[in-house]
Amino acid sequence: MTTRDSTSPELPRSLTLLWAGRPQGQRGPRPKLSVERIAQAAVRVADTDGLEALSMQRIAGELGYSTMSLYNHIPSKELLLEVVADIGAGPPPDLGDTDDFRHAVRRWVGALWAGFQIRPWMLRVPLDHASFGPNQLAWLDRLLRPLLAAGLIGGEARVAALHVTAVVRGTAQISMNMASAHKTDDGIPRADADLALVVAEFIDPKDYPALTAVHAAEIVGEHPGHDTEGDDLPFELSFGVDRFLDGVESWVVAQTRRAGPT
Amino acid sequence: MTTRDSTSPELPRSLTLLWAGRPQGQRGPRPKLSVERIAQAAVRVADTDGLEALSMQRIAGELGYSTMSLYNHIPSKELLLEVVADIGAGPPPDLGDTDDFRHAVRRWVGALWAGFQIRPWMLRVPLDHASFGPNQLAWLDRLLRPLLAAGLIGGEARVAALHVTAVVRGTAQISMNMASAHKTDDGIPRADADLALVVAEFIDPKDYPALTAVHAAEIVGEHPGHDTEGDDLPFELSFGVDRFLDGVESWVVAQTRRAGPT
DNA sequence: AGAAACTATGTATAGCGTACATTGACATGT
DNA sequence: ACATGTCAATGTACGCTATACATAGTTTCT
Repeated sequence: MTTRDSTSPELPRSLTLLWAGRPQGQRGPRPKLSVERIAQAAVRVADTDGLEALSMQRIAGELGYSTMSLYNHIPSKELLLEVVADIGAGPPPDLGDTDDFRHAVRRWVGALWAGFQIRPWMLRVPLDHASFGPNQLAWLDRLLRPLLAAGLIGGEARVAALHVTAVVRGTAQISMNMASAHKTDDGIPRADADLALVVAEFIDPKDYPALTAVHAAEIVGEHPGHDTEGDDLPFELSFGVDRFLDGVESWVVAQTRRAGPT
Repeated sequence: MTTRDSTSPELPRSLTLLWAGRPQGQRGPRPKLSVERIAQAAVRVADTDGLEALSMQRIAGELGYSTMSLYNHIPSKELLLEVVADIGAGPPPDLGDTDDFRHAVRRWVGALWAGFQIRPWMLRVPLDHASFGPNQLAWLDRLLRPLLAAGLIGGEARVAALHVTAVVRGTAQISMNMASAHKTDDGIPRADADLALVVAEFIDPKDYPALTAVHAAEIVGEHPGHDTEGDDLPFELSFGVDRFLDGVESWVVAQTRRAGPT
């Protein structure tokens, strides 16, 4: 069964690519190429030259094969990208078994954040059809553990995990593209230079009162070093995550109190 | 000054497109096309056929012009997309002047969420170089207002707003692509069908204990109707946002107590 | 009137994903 | 050992993309 003609029995869509190993053992010559090798090459390309440089021809060239050979192992680039996203995610961090769920979640957040720092292109891989590869699910599992340990029940843990994941993804997407801090180190240490420029140049305080207020306050100084916990999260992430964890903590307390102590 | 040759004085990059009106008043014939008209046509195309159908030729065709005419008004598709993102965002909702900052934030979240529901392609517009158009900043301003009113000081309000925005974006990106709920209404009302299928089919409970636990708990039933507040946010969003707002509230209390009451 | 300036167009190029037909090497059943 | 036929790999071709460049046409200033 080649990948080419497998329109599949409708259900597993792409997932076979991620989970099921190749059916194997048929008659023809053994394939020297594999989905994994292709995806790894793709990751290598994206790492060095970005996602926009990730073309089928480039991958094939990297591996020393012709472009169309790739299509013997994957049905389309779109599906390949799902595999690439999983390979690119890599294995989740080991958070240990501490009973400090806050610390565990913060470490998880820090690891994911660092991952996006190293592989910014992961933020641009279009995630369609819910690509859930082994690695992605492993990350999710590792996050669920401390959340369950904290006292959240099934559904709450799920949406809390979704929330945390969304925060990191969203924050990375938004705040990485600001900055352009790599060239402007003149003034304003953490506030992104572009937005500050826009505000200073074009904004009418009448139209954007809160925005101007915030930026005015921030130019004055006021960069308090409240790194609320000992980790390495940037303030952008840290503040929100900590407030959320505060909220989770008091929620759990309120719920267990309502249900009566065990 | 045509847009074609304006490599620009380095600083305003694209922002001129969004903020500065056309220099206007020169010698040639008045342009009948405009950035706005182009962007509006682009939005129309994306609304009907999605972002992948948004090509320059399609836009030009929609407007009855030749493809290359567009390049008299915008320097590249990439820059156009920044304008499109701002036009597509539309004006922010009016949250009124209630002193209930939680309600205001939740309404803002609901509006943005609804926006992403209507225009899913907005989630895929690559946001590079910090595109801050008038609408985007207006949204930000509207969100900052209740946050400031709640008692957050400058920098905190900024990162809190970033957090909330990131949550909505991230949650929408992740949770919209799951589901495929449009076809499977057999069993499992809210848990996405695909992930459940994967878990049931491929997952070894030894490798993903927390995940299996959560999903097992969710199949049993246990869909409590705790819509914590009276809005129309889905549970996925609602829970996380509410915990965050809880955390913000107690943070503000703790801070003002430390500083002494006014 | 003349000229400068600017919009709109037409043509052409390099690159993309991939459908399709073909080739040739290999593992298998006899 | 051999023939069978399956399948990996290739080459060619098509329609699509963004956009560089040269041209034509129109309007307003000097």
